[in-house]
Amino acid sequence: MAVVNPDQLADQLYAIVTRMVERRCAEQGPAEQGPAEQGPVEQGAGERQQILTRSDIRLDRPKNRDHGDWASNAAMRLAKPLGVNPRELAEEIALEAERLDGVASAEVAGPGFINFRLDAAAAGALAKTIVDAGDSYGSNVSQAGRTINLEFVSANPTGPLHIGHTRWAALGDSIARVLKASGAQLASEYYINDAGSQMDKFGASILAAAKGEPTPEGGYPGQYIADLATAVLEREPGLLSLSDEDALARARELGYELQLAEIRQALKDFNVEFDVWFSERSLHEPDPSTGSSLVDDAVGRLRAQGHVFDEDGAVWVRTTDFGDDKDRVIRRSNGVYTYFASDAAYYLNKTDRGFEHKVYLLGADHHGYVHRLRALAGAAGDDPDRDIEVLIGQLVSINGARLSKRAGNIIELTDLQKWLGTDALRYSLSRSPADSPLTLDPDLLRSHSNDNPVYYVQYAHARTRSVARNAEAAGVTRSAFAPELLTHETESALLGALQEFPRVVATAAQLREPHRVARYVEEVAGLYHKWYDSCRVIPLGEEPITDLHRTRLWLNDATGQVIRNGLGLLGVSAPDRM
RNA sequence: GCGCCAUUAGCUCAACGGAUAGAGCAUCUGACUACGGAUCAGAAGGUUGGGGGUUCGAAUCCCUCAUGGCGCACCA
Repeated sequence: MAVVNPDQLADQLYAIVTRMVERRCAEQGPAEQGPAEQGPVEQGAGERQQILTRSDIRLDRPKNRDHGDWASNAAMRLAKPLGVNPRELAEEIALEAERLDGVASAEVAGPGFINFRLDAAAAGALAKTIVDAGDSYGSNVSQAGRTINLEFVSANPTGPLHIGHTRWAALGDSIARVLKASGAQLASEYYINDAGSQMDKFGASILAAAKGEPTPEGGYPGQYIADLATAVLEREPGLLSLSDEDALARARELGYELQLAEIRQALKDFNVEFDVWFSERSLHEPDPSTGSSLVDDAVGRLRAQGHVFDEDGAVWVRTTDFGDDKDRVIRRSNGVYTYFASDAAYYLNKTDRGFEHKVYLLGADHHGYVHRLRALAGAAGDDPDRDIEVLIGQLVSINGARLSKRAGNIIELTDLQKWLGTDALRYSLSRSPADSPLTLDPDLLRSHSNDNPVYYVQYAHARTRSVARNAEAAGVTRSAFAPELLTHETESALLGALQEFPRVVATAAQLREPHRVARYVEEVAGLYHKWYDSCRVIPLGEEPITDLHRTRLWLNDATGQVIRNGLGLLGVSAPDRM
């Protein structure tokens, strides 16, 4: 069977290396016995095989095409434990690897890299594989068996989503997509902070606006409050004739309803879908049969684990046991639970619903909360290093100025969408890792220009569709497939990149870095444009249609499929025409 | 004061410890009577914030300093 992908090649390479290690150990066995007694290089028969495991054999696609289709650093990794020259070892491995079916060449370069080239037929077979796999190409099983709860955005329903939330929305949604594509059993959740004093301030702000009074102390400023007040009055014309208490409650509840609906719509328009919308209030509602709420239960469970103590009339969690700076109050001396209590209950609830792994995506302005969340996992008896993961996203700035909801200079998600369009906005926000600060250029945002690489990628996709349309009209079909004809350097480069896609998705899922997908589709788009420039799918003039044209159509369609699948993971559309 | 994150080309950003640090934009030079020129070919642009260390190999890991962002509640 021919070697056609890196995993198969790595398998073969591992077999070769294993044989080689055994042979060397057998040859040098007697000599090794002596020094082995003295030093840490001591290696028993069992340990010998541990010098290198299958997972150590990784094939990388070299940045420089001159270095072949795939490169292995196995010889360099192996040289030291074996005590041999890396280049010699590489030569030895290369000699055997070159005989593998599908491998055109294996050359040693630099300090001991082994550079492989696949023969055209083996490499080209991929085009058909991709077309046959269709939308599922790129899916993998690297996260199979994992149950993951991914919580993100979770903005208070007391105002519109701003640019910061927009970044978490784009990132979180794409992380969810790559994890699902990698086989994880995942639920994405939005935690609605609909309990607590912020909601009261929100209601008071709306009520004040409805009365034409100024924003109360500590309340929410902004035009949107006035707009909400107008909408609330429409729904409840008699609001102002209610008692103060009733009016406040009514303003709060109607405002909440309207604001949450707006948030949900904005996210939906942004192609961000949540599997679960979880209300904080539900954690406080007492169970009719027992009379205790999930929060009550949670505090009890933490206490049972031995990490809860009482002091100054309040109830505390000893989070310092888990790396926090100070212990945290979970129930105040006045008997009211803190926000931390809700979080504890929510965390335990996620576990109870079957999620082993809890992932939080928080803004940098909440990073002080990380220790507390991890402590929560520890106090609940979970492993803070395994069961909980907090991803911190750095804030987005525009024009050097940070945007704060409190300061009132809100840039809303919906405004951004109008300026840039969903595709360009999602793409710009998904192109960088979460922990790197991002600055958006307002002129660029407003210009609708082609500067955004998303257009480059989308254009490449549209071009694959255009070529397919023209091919059909010209009578070029996929009726034949002769991959050995795909010998042009741009074809082997393009095929090499297309081969990478499943690994890119798996890596993006594993590292929670969907920007890798964005960078990847840009690369594919670039390689496609180069290929298009030098290889024709449709014959010129009177030239006859050959199997080369037909086979190139497969490659064209495979490329379109990969770009489409990649953009799909980013929540960006892949238009047929632009 | 303590902690988290960052610092890479003029700008916005890449680079799971690997080879000559890469893209886009901006600048300069070229390519269409051919499948969409929203493209392609090429040039120029760097002491990866400074200084130590680890190793076959460091933008990447460790220490330290500088600068910037963020955070350190019986708020949410």
